[in-house]
Amino acid sequence: MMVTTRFAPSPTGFLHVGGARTALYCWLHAKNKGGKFILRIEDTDVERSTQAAVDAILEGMTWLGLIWDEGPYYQTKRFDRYKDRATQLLNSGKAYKCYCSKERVNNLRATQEAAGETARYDGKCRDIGAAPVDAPYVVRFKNPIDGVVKFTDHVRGDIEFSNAQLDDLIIQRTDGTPTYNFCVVVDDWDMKITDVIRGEDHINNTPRQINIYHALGATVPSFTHCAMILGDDGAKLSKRHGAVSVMQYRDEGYLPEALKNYLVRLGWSHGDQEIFNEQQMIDLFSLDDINKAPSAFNTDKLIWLNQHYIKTLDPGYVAEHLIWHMKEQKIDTSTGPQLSEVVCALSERAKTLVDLAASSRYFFEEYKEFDPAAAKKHLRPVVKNNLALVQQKLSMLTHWTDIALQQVIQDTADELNVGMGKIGMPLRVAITGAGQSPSLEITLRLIGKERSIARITRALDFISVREAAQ
RNA sequence: GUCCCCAUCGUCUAGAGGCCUAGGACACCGCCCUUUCACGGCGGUAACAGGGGUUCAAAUCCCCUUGGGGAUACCA
Repeated sequence: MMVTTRFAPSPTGFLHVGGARTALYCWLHAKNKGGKFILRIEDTDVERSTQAAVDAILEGMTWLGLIWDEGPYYQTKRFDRYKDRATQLLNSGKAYKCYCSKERVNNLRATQEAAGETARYDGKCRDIGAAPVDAPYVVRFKNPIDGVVKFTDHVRGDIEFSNAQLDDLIIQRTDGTPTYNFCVVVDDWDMKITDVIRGEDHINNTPRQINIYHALGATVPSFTHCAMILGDDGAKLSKRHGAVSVMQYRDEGYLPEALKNYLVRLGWSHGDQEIFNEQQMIDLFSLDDINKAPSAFNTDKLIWLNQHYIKTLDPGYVAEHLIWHMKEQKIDTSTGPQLSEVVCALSERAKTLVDLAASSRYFFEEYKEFDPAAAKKHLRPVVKNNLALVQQKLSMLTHWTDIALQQVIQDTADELNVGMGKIGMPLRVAITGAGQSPSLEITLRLIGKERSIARITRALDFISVREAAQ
């Protein structure tokens, strides 16, 4: 049988890292087994579901490269199907109409909780048989009264629930719409899901669902429950703990490869290996290696991975992602060097694409002013002649290449009989406006001859003004 | 309250009874490299929650305690 997994988010918000990791595991397991990955939108709660959330989820998954083989299916488009199945259970006596009012049920729960008992429906309508014809009702599933439900969780092993702990859950509301636990079973059966991989918060739903599978005569899939992801501080991940939406990571300058690699290692491991490209992830992934304990999200490690990918991925590819940030930072890239060249020059000193874009500014436009500290330290009257000489040599250079440029700088230092510090740093500040940049020859090459010469003139003028002021 | 799950360095983790004086990675701290900033290299600090068992031998198996988390909806 073909392994089939599904990611089934409810569209009530953006795709957060917890959901993204679950989706990633579902996707990896399907790919690893040569199976199929389905996307299903669980929007039966019409009140809370929004189209904006659906779009956000699709956008997040697409950005991460978690492409579904089938779907997205929408539960709201399958209401007839659920109704048929509910009717089937009703007719076979495995479900019943319940006429109890919300008030009665709420009061019942309050009383039970006050008495320290497990809150559960008392089964008043379970066996009343004929009932008022026109009165409003919900459909309840007739859960077995005694015995236990056992299942083997792929990461946790055997788990057992007592049926006495479970009550007759509502599978169809008063307005005729179906509820979550019922839809999941009907869908997973219809869609031939073989492996249910989802969050730990669903462990408690599993025995209820298994009972429904049995009542329906459906095949029960295998279950894998992944632990929660905690925030940086070990507390539950929430909007209070910084970036939780997948798209926010894009906004902050992370590459999808980095987030994916980070997420796959958060709760799963393959020995000591830290770096996984997509193919390795697929080949090596196994449900058996998923951890049981919850794990805390660590941004420092994500940053490390991000830098790793900025450094090692094809510069042209990184540049494609960088363009988006250049636009965000309103840097016009049409008049400067190739973006992939900029990536080559700066990749080792950028942790995020936001950093990279910001620090590439001087390749495309004039710096606003000299960095005060750098100017004070390096643009002093004593270096004026040095700068003037290097400018003169540069202006005579016909081949604007790394080797030639490096030679010019070296020659200038030799000729003046000074150390690199007396010539390199002033030149750096002159052409970039600040004290840090890639190596000089690369920086000069990318800025270009004309711009470089002009900027040295600007620095020379700056020194003159400063000199005059003293 | 009741039910369910979980527990190795600050964090992610390796570890399936002897290979553990507990390994790797991030972060942190040194040193080296270096015309800047980085990259890189080398080294260091740092953990089996506690208590009982089982066993010749336990981070690994069992029980209890403690501490986290989840579920207890006409939400998903």
